[in-house]
Amino acid sequence: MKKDADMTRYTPAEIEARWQKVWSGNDVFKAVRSADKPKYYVLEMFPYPSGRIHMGHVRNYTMGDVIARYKMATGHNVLHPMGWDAFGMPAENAAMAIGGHPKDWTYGNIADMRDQMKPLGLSIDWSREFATCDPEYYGQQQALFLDFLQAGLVYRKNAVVNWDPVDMTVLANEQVENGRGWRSGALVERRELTQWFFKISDHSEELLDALDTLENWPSKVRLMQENWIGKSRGLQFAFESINAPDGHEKIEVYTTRPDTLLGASFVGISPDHPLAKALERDNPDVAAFCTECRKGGTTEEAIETAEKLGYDTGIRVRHPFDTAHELPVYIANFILMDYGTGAIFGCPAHDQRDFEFATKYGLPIIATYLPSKEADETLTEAYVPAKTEKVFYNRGFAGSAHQTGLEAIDAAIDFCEANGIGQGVTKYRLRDWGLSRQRYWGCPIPVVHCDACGVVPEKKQNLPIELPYDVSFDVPGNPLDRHPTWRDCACPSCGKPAQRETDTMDTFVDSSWYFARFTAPRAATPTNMEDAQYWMNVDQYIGGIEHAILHLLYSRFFARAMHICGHLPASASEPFDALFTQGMVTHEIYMTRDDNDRPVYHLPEDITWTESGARLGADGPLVEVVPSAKMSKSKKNVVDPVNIISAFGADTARWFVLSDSPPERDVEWTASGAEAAFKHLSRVWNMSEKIAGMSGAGEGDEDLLRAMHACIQDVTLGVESFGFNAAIAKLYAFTATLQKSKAGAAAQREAILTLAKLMSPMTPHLSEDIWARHGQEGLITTSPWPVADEAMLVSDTITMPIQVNGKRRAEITVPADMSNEDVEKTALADAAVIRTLDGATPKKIIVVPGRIVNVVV
RNA sequence: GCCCGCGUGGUGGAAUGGUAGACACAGGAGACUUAAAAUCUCCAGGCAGAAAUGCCGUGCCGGUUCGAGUCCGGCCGCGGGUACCA
Repeated sequence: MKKDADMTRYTPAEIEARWQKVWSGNDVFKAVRSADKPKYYVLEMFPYPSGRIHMGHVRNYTMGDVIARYKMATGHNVLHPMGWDAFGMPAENAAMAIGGHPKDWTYGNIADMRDQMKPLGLSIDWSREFATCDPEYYGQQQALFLDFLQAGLVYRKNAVVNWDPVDMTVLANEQVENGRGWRSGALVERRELTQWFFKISDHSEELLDALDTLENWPSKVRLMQENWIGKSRGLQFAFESINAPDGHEKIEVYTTRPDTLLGASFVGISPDHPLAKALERDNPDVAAFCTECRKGGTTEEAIETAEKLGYDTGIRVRHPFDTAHELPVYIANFILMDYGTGAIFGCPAHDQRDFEFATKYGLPIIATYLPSKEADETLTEAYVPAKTEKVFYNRGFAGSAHQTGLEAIDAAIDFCEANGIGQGVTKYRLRDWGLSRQRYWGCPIPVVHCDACGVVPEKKQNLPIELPYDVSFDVPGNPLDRHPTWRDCACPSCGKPAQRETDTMDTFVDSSWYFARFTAPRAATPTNMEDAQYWMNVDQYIGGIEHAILHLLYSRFFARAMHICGHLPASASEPFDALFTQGMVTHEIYMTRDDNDRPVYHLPEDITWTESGARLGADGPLVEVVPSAKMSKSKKNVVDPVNIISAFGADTARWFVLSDSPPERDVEWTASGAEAAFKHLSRVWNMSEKIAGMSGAGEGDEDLLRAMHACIQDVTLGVESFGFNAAIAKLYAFTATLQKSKAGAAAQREAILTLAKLMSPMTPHLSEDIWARHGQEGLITTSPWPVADEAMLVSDTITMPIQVNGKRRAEITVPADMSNEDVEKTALADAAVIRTLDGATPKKIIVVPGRIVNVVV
């Protein structure tokens, strides 16, 4: 005979497939404009189609799904779309490494990832799906580019790139390892190319000021953006040179510390400064030095951490305060041409970098301020106090002798302006956004180069300018450059033979407006104003903290630029009302080395832990274990969630990924615990079956319902504050309470249905099934969220800990409305308190109503 | 280098300035079972103690406070970003 338990087991595979079919059959998640309900737009940062989803994706999309489903239950018209950030380098790398075509590779990956994602049961409106490599999308992006060009938001200028002199190609920063090209191994050089730029710097002030309005963004992200934009007030002035070549009689410098002018001991110019370039032409020594400076990659990190190199040009300049005081002019490798004027004065006493430079080249170190009047002027390192700290100016020239750096800077600017030595100016660290990429797999920049007309925008009716399919990756470089026919075209202006721009756009462009496109993904223009008006802004944006600066800043700029060109309403200038930055899912990295000592990475599933360490396979070679880092395909430290889903179901994966760690924190992936989550969901399902068969009255109905209302309250607050792990802990606790309860059938039934509803954002399939098996009407997905009854949340008595001198010594239970005086008396009458006091008289008694009592002796 | 975070038991973590360790994993003991699995019950920060209880304890050092994991200052370690990885 078959046992009942066998017939009514929790079978997620069957349950999940069934309910997903019901949802999609009823178009439950299709977003349609409606005036009946408030709209709510939930968006998770869309994925790069690497081919496999990993636990970071599951975490990201599950969080968004919880919000989307919760908002649906609280009466909102929800838009929850999904797409693919599909252009980028890995597709070309794959084509080079394993053959094939970036397009086929990418669309194949998208199909695979969609297949892996759909079983998660996400509440996504798949009818809005698109990939940024769809010509329909990037054609609209080209239209935006043309509008931006017309509006003066785009221009061309020279900029430096990483140049591999062996492969003769431009390298991405990621392709430079220890200053060498990743394929050729050649020392990388910095080389100038003419490139397209967005004028984001024109919007520096606005992008900075508007940060204050982003109340629902994490303050750390706002702070990072503020520092990135880097507004500073300083002094710009010129040193007069004594013996510089013609045309370089004055050297303009910018400083944020004009108060240290009397501590100047040298002038430094960038190797890319016009003066350096002029000297380079005539002097082979200078040329050799500048060539040396241009070695290495373009990253700020590489430049800042490189050994400080200087070259004394022999040129001398006069100090603006004292024409007899001459300073040497050095070319220095750590000075950026992009910031300020590309020239500085060095004050070694108050800048560690200048200090090291001065020590190396035997330049004077002159303190201009000290901690106090008595302090020693001889410094062993740069003295760099906070600008808000009061110091003693031993070489001050403006303001009082005792003042803060900020006061001194203002006084120095005033003094200099009054004496005709330069002007106070505001500058920003933020540079214009270079969007040109010398690569195939990106959105073509829709312009044509004509010998007669110069740079000519493509006509909008010719869009999209589609990428040619017939390209090869057998030689390094951009295949568009050597394509036989694609490059040749007719000038849109004069019709004569001309050439297409072969640079494509930075993939950050693709991701800077996709959120707007989701509001009308099939529109024949970049957006549709009515849809944009209705759905924008994104009410809740969710994604990784690694995008805190670039992606979010570029998107904020794009929303403004799109408004200027009439593609978004002014109200969407800040496109993301609320931002949540989740932590990353990390994992150890397993590495061996090839014959050339280059790293080779291995998947966690290929590693076996033995007594002697981690090995590749059961008895393969030992592998190096590199500490945890963000899961990334290139490092192969990715864990495949598909195994967990097929073993335990999507609800288990969703429940587990939310339950174990706070969403904003990084989490080191471990597979243990997924099974426990499955057991818990089975327990809930079994309990539901048991309750479905119950009848009659019982004991403790009120206690059960009080616990239920407390749970409603806690889970609601938890979901609204992204405290998913804490909300789940409350659900565990309430499940235990319900399991032990002896309450009657009606109360238990109310409790299990409420539990199912509270769990439904996390475990939608299980909840749907419980709902149906209890004969409820309709879908739990579209049913309303429960509301906690205030009257059921208050209790008659409270338990208060009693501290003596801040240490917990006792606990008393008192009526909730007891006066402070009576609480004090009760506390002092407690046996443990009397024992601890040991006859001492309390000096002070602090009663925090409802919380704690502290007796101070 | 610079900017921004984070650091709590064996593990993941909880804690509006108010009982540190909720909830869970791994572990231990027990019940049920011929046995195992499954399920259920209980224990569990460290040290001392039979226990009651006491002392110590949130990376380290110092400060503010009646009271600090939480706020402030200084270190150490780890992570993210650093403008061409996405």
